[in-house]
Amino acid sequence: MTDSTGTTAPAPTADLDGAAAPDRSGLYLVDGSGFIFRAFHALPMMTRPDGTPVNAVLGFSNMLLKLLADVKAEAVAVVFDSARLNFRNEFYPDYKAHRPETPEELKPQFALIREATDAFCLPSLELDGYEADDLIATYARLAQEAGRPVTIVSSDKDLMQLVGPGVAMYDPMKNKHIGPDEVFEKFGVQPDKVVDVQALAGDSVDNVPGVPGIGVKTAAQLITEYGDLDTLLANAEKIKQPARRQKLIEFADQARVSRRLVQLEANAPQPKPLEDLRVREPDHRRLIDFLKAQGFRSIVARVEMEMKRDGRIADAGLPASPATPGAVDADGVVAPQPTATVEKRYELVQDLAALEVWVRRAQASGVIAVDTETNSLTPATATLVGVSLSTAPGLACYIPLAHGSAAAAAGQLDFDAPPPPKQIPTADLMAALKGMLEDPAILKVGHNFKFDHQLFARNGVTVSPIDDSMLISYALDGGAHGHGMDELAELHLAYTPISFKEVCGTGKTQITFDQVPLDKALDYAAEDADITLRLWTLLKPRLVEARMVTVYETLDRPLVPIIADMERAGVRLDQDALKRLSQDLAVRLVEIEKDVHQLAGQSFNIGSPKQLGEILFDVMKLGAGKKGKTGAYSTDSSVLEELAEQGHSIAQRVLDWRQLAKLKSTYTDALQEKIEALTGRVHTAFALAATNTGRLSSTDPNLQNIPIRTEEGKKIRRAFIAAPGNRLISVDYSQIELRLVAEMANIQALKDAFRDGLDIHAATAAQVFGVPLDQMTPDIRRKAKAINFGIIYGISGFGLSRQLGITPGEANSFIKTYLERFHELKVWMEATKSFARDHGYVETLFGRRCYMPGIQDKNPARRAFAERQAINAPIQGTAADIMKRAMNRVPAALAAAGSHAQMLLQVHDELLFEVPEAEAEQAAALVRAVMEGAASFSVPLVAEAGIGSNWGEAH
DNA sequence: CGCATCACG
DNA sequence: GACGTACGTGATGCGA
Repeated sequence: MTDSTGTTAPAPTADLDGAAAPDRSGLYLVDGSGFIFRAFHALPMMTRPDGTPVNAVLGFSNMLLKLLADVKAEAVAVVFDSARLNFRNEFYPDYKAHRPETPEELKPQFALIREATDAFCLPSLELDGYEADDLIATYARLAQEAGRPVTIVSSDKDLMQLVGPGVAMYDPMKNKHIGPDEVFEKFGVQPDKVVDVQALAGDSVDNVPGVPGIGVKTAAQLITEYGDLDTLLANAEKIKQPARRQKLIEFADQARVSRRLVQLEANAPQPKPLEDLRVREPDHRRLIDFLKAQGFRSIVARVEMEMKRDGRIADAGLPASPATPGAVDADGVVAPQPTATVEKRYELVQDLAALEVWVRRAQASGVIAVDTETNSLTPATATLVGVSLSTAPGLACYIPLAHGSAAAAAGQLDFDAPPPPKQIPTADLMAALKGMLEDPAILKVGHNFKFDHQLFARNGVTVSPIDDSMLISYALDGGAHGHGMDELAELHLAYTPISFKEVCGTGKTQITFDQVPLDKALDYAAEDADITLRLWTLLKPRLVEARMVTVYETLDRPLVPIIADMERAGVRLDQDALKRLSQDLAVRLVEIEKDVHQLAGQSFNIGSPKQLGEILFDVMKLGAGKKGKTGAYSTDSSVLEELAEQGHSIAQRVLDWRQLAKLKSTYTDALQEKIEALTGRVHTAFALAATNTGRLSSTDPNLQNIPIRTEEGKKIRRAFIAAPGNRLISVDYSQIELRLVAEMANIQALKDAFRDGLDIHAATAAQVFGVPLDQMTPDIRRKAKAINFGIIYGISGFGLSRQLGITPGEANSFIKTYLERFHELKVWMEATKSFARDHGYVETLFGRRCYMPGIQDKNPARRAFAERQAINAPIQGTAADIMKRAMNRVPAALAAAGSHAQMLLQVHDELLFEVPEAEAEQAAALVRAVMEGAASFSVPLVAEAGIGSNWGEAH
């Protein structure tokens, strides 16, 4: 490895990349003092449970661990300064005089760092009256003379003068080798002239005076020209520039003193012979004990993992090392980066003084991850239990607000319970954070921020501006995978976060977050904020690369506060009406059940498809019965309807029972349970990143599937009512998806029909079946309507035949005629499928991508399915985009008009509002206008509004 | 916890 | 000509 001729620069003295065989002959000289200060200033203050500050100890330990993992050396020495004063002060008392006093928090860490060095079984060097740099110079010379390569581990530029044949430097902070080229880059001269340059340029940090007016650039130029400092000073009169000449003459002595200051002493006494620096086998037990005593949990984990890898602990189940970190593979998926390599620094914040640090960090960096913990999943009514923040990877805090107060909150006195921990009152926290959370210059990042936004809004804080890592992922990878934090952490960070179950348990023994002990709550909650920030850091830049910035910025992100307001508002239900409906349904279900059992000749559970199938097809022998893949008879409504048509009265009775049972269990019973005591209303959760097409979905309860198609169902819809003095307004897009088919496929005849405001299904029927509009029959129109829907779904002859109850042959001929009349459609469908095959995704008109993993599947059935998805997704997705555009504009438009209307629900093509009675007409007109203007196409968008005291009436 | 069923768009 | 079908959701009850 070394260059025996000494005429060219040496190769790095050890193999730091693991590419070649490790060089065991080398000496590593670690600049311990340099690292203490760097670690101390780079890491936030942290303390052991006993209050001892340990941030520098942690940074130092991490550095040693990394070094030992990276290099295999025969000899290592960690070199320290011994005292503040050294021989340089004897001839220049002001040397390093401007250094500030050692911070109080650092003082106790010096001893711990020496302990750490011992725990790592590494030899250390220090000598009174000499700086670490002098010892490094001395031992580097010794090793060099012994023909052994030296690597100086430091980022201190003052050591660069030592670089030369057999001596290299390595900066572990930047993971950078420093050879003659790097030195030249820094000082403009070869390493052996570095002291001359420094002598001229001086160093304000070390209070080395140099020559005033001369910096590194000029110094390098002069030294290059004259060869060295002495020659330069001897020839100072010859310098052309008068000012420079005069300074050099005047400050010649000062330059010579400066050189003595920066020149390292390579002949210092040796506290230990070179042989004593040999690396010893580390004592892992001792090391782990030391690290545990400092509370460095994640380093302990790393050391234990290293031990396993080295075979010191038997364990076959080690994780495989991930692919190149951060590399982007062909699918644009970023290879996981192991999170274990980042030290976690999680802090519990229990007073406002500790909080201030975090606000300052947010102000400094301009971005902070925010997460809230609550005692329930309904943010409209949940109690805020704590807030976590993260300002840098691995750096997070948790601020408990309502822990250990469950009994107190319930008004119970429990003298056995421990007293609640010290916590900031929620109102005080909000007051302290409000400025930061509303600061337009500080970006607040959350994962599913809609939830947190609601909690802050309920506490009088409107968080803005925001980013949402979940929505960024959704814009980037919608359809490719889910976007929950745990899933994304696994995928992008190769990390499994602490699960909620682990912290709160599950089922009957589940506890709420306010009952979680603070240490566990800290681990869990701080980690959530930490991971959120890491995901954001990783995903946000990808928006630009994927050209998905506009989708995210104009469609999804602005929706967060708007949906949060809708959820928070909730919707009023007529609980008495629901109760009466439930009772009515219960009575009728019993009657029907009696009938069915009588017709079957025995008692059985009608709600069990298995038992029902056996009764119908085995016991009663009503036809053959179709069995599904599970081997059970199918008893779904299409089967029962067929049986009913054949005159089997039991089938119709079962259909009736099914319908009523569904309405009772899913709606009249369940909705009552969902009325929140605090608000007297029902608060659904709209999922913003759940569907493959860009639609929203609604859960807990789902208010996007409230019955409307049957008379019984409409009764349930009428139980959705306006508050006293208010009205409900329902505004829905008319035929939006079919309009988009006409627009996107550019179907002239269909576009004309829409522009003329025709009954679109009748117009289609006229075109396809050649029936003049004045001779249209309901049946022909019904067939055309079914085909129109079929188009949107990615039509198939089989599907259409089943829908219309005709043969697949007939259905195919309908489709053929349709595609002839609207020939542009066929072209568009083929182009869309081809695009999907080429790209693996399809796009909406607004650029949202919907990934279709199955489009290349070898199985023709699965591929055909993906092709239908590829047809449907741009249509459904564009409609969803348009609705989002409308929703983003409506609240501001209402506010600007002075309206008090509140948006409550979205049902894909419909928006529901609650509005003071007197404003209803005006609001309805305004919403219609905004919806119709949400996009501008050659096909008009049409929205229709209804007003009523309940949802049934308004629709 | 997966399946079948059915409510909506 | 395969292969099993309309697209997108969520909640419920059953039964292993």
